[in-house]
Amino acid sequence: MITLHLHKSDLVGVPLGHHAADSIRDAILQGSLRPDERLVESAIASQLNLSRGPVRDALRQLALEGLVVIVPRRGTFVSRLDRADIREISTLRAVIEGLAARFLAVRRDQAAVDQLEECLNAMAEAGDADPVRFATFDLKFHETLVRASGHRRLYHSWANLRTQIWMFIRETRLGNLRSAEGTREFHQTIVRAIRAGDAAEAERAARHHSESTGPELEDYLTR
Amino acid sequence: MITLHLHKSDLVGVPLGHHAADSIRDAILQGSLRPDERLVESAIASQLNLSRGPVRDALRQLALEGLVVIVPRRGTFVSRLDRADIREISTLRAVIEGLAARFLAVRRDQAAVDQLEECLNAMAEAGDADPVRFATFDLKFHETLVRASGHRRLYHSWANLRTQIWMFIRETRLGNLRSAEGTREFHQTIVRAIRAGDAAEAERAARHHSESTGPELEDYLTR
DNA sequence: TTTCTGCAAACTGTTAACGGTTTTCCGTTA
DNA sequence: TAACGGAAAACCGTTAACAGTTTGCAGAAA
Repeated sequence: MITLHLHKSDLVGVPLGHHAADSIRDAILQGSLRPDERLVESAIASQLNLSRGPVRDALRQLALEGLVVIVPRRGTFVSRLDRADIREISTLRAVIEGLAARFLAVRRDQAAVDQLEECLNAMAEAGDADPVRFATFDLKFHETLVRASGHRRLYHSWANLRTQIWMFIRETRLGNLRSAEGTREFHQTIVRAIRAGDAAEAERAARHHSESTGPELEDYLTR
Repeated sequence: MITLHLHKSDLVGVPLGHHAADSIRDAILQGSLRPDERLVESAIASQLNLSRGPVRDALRQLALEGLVVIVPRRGTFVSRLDRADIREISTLRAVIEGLAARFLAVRRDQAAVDQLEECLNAMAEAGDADPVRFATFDLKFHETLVRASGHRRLYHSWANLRTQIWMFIRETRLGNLRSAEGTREFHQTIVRAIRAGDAAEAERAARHHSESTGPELEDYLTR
């Protein structure tokens, strides 16, 4: 039994289901909801002081993000990732980010490139000393990349993987599976290609980078 | 004002929302619901003889598929595709099917290859004489490709694009934007690479094929 | 005529209750 | 002791009603 927290910015025009999804997502990320654990709609509804309707919406959204699995007429359960899942997420993510890098290289959007470099700087500052900050800007780099591609459907697809990507990045850093400096160099290669307008190289570099995180994690996360 | 039809196989264990989604999807495909038209939950609910709950589920699903757009507190509207949308769909579809072809080439799943060739045969039979049958097996070819890749998330992503892909394939055929024989040859190139286990070539061929449909359609559909 | 203002109708977001299926638990039997 | 069966509780899918916001329209003002 755990306590879910309703986020601060309530009573705005945002559907209640969004807050519910945020709360449950945080609980899964934080680890207070464990894999295979059952999520009962009515229990969550009463913990969050709302009715089952918005909670159902939230669970649908989290299922879309891959954090939970809904079994019709049975219930909703927190996902458990096996090696195949990690492989799927990293390969899917890789082609999405690869295509995004290609689009961005073609667009020559200077403001976006600046943002990417801000992320690189923040990552350099954080280094190995502040892994969480490093990971935060690592994720922000990738989000900026896909968002600035101007490809809305691509961004939506990526956004649905975001939380699982975050888990990957976080664990890679906390588990010291790869040096911070090496990670940053990968990102720099991508930015260089984008700045040069080299679409093929941008795609290759982004895809290779994202895909390479998979094998590193397979042993670590499924341990 | 149009009439929506509840599909035959009712009163089974399938959520009502699925039937509602099927009915609305058909109406959009058939053209009785036009782009920008507003979809009112209560109106659909009474036409389908059910309550707003399942209808809301259905609209969420159709929004995921890109057939409608939900504006919070405003309502749900049938999507209107512009050139950017067509470009987005064909490029996204292309990297998905490309990765699927790569996975399938590696798996060497003979049963799947057989299914692909059955589709090719059916397409050859239909030729230019039966465009709808040709398009049906064209779609089935691509669905089989992605499904047999064994990459579940890839298939889910593809499935969410399915209806729009179907629209593309159907219009390409009905508008005679490309010869049936040429289309079949494209598919054969993909199958050859998969049978040879040439992952790189399978990916290249599948991606190129899917992406090439975009520019052909841009003029036609947004006319 | 055109623009503004306020009211009424309509619609979405949310809630609470119902019905039927699934799960759990306990007593019985082998 | 272990396996089975059935009743009771729990829970999901669905429905109907409520509340607040948005939209559309009618009449007033310019």
